[in-house]
Amino acid sequence: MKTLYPLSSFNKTELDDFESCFHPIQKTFSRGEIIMRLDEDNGYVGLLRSGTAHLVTTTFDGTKTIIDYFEPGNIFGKRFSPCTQVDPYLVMAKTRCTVQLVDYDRVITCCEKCCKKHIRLIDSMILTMARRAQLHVEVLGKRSIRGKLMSFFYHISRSRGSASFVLPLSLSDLADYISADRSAMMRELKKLNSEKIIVSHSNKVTILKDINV
Amino acid sequence: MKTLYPLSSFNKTELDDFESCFHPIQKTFSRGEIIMRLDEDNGYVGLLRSGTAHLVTTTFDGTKTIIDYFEPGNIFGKRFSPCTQVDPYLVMAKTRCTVQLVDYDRVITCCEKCCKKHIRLIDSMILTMARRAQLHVEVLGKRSIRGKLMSFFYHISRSRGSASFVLPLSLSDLADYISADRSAMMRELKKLNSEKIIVSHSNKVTILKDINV
DNA sequence: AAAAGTCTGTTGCATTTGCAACAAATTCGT
DNA sequence: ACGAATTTGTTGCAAATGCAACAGACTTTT
Repeated sequence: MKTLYPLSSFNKTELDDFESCFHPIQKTFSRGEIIMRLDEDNGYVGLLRSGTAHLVTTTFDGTKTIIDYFEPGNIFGKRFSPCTQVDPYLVMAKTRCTVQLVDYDRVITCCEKCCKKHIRLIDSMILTMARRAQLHVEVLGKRSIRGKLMSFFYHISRSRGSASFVLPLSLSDLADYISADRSAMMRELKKLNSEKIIVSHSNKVTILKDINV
Repeated sequence: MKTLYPLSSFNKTELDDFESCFHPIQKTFSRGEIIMRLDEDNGYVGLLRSGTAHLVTTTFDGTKTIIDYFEPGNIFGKRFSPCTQVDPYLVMAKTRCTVQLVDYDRVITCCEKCCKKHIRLIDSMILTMARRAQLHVEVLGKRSIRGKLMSFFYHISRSRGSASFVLPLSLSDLADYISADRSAMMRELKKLNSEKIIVSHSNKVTILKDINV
């Protein structure tokens, strides 16, 4: 396996700094609740402290699409999640979760002391945003479902530092995230298993072989 | 057509501020030259002033993939373009072009005066980065070539404020950017023309109809 | 503990897409 | 202004993918 790849999320120090530097307000949401509407009016940045949440958009016909998924330590909100004027983007609680909210303006404006911590935080937020965008583009950029799956698996494997891992999404949601038909994805998963490239049961995966994707 | 959608690039004021606030050095590159290698060592942020450039990555088998394209007013470089440790990401001159370069640290660190212009610049850079990532994810997220094409066309149309426009990429490069086989894309373009949804000749496109994608 | 809802897993079939290969038009470099 | 390189445009065919539809397992709610 490859070398450890930094997680696209805040570490312990940054989590502490986020609290002490920005003084966020904390809120709890239950499954299915809308944490944030990413539109022009939204001025908040959210930091997920517990649970999982998804960034979803709804198309004309009511189909939901998963743009991004958040785990504890991930940030989202104004500027740190893509947003247009045309389609509604929502951050939605996938499980019960705790979120810390802060005004974007407070984030981007240097504090009186121009403190180093503050600058490091902004940098880290920009970095994680670039990383998550890259992950999705890299995965979606593969022309086959096999390529998308393996690209995503390698990413997760690297970030976890292990060839075995539990997927951060259910298989249904994964199909949505990689923009593939679920049944076609299941078929491909079965093939990958039969060719001994991976071993998987539900959302537990072990990579056996590095293949070119 | 929809309302005007802000361009994912700097406006005149921001271009001026970029120069006066960051004091970039200016360089010229000819077609095919590597402007920047987006790796751990790169500490620069680039602002394209003239010409066009692509963000490309090369896969194991030597295939190039276009991750992003840059036009005058676009920024790229450390933190503002995705970058991993595993794959080489390159910013490459597509035509002869002029670039202004500045240290990322100088961008992210507040200047002595904590000037408003500076903060607005950082904000704008973060915003444009989010927008470009979104565009690509939205386009790649469509399951059919037709969907990808129309999604991209609507975006360009909105950003230009007109139903007629010249594509910012050659058709070959567009196929690459939307991650589709070029011949399959050409076939779909022909269909879109015959169904009178668009009129296109080479890379000049006019949208005739809004369809659900 | 039952019911409702969500998620995994599967199949047949039609359609879309990718691949390979080629010709013609256009653009680029010297 | 010439040749080289790139880009557009096309086709037949095989393979991959999406769609529709269903059954059973697992979770959550009441």
